Amino acid sequence: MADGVVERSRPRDRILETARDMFHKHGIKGVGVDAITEAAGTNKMTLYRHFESKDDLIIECLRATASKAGAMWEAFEAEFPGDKLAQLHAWVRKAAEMLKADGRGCDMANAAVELTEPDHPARSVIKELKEAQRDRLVTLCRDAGIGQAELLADTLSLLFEGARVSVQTVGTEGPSAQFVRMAEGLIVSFRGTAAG
Amino acid sequence: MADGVVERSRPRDRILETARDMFHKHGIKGVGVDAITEAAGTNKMTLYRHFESKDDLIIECLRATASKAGAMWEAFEAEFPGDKLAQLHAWVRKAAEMLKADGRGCDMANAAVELTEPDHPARSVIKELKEAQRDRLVTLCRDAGIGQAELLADTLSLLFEGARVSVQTVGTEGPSAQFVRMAEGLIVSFRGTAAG
DNA sequence: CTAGGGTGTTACCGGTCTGTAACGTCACGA
DNA sequence: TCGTGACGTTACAGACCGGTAACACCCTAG
Repeated sequence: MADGVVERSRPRDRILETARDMFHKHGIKGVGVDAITEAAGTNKMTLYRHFESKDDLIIECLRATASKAGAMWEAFEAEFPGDKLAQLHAWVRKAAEMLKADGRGCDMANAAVELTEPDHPARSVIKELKEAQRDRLVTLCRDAGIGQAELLADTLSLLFEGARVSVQTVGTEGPSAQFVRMAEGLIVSFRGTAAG
Repeated sequence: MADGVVERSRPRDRILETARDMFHKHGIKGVGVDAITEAAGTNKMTLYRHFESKDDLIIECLRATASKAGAMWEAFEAEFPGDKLAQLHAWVRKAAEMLKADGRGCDMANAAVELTEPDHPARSVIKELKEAQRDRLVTLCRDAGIGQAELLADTLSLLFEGARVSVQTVGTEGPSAQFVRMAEGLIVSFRGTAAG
């Protein structure tokens, strides 16, 4: 698994990818820098030559995660060019897929749970990235011709966020199993009352 | 704050309440047993005379939290005896109140995020307690005469869970601000299609 | 008065954590 | 060939962690 990352690439990239994977699986406070560097096939000194601190590494990991999520949106546009409603349904399918594929939630949400200090440097980054994702979903709903685009986007956001937490507490057979039905029902309902 | 707990009561109770408060605010891995006992006005040895380990203390805290949540349901029944629909609306109001009052999420969900080891003793307790809460909401919806009671209960659960996460990432002014409108709209919608 | 249980105090163990210092090694480019 | 910079290795500092041992204390029940 991490071996794929360990193969020849630059140490900084290996550290970043390995840290992302390990933070995701074991939590931020559950992973030490020694474990990260060892899994990345390097050592602690090299890590601290590329990152100011563990907090800095955490922030870079979150930015990388957000960047990958951004690529997902571009894939939707590439698959259904101009068809915003189809892209919205693609988002629902992708979300459901993530729920089943991986028993851990959103890296940013998980980080917010773990990093409780109000002035932790990662908190502002998390807020910024989460707000950008929300804006993107709102825009998609609006461009799909849905009347109360903000309300639908926020509802879908909370549903997905809740589902990602739910799989961590009761597993994939719990309430999150109904996510697609809930989301599709909401979209139908909002389209019905649309004033596009 | 903790001083209220520190006043004369039995050490075990003070430790439990203080630990609950500190775990809630700072996370489980963000609080050491020394800090807990000091805030509780006692010492580490007394803690380990009453609890086998920190993990055991965590589990007892989660059970205490679930117990308090259970008392909330009884308060609904006391306030609106027999009127299940009114109790459902009371649940929505209470949920919204919790969202605004406290920027941290559900203790059980947060614990599930932090305790990533699949066989951690707290994980089965979290699952058990979360499933019990879900059953309660399903029963309430069904007794309120709603047709697809499970689906509404699961949707409301995910919405609330998501909102509690959202306040931790983007604050109370984000998507969670619309929680009441979402929940009330869902109840109306499900009552419309009811086949009670 | 006395015995005992609950509690407080101090010191400690072994481990882990983030972060740094000092030094060695190796490849590559001028 | 030389030197420069990236990387690896070892050792360590200083703090914190969960958990335990040994002992002193005090209140209360008998």
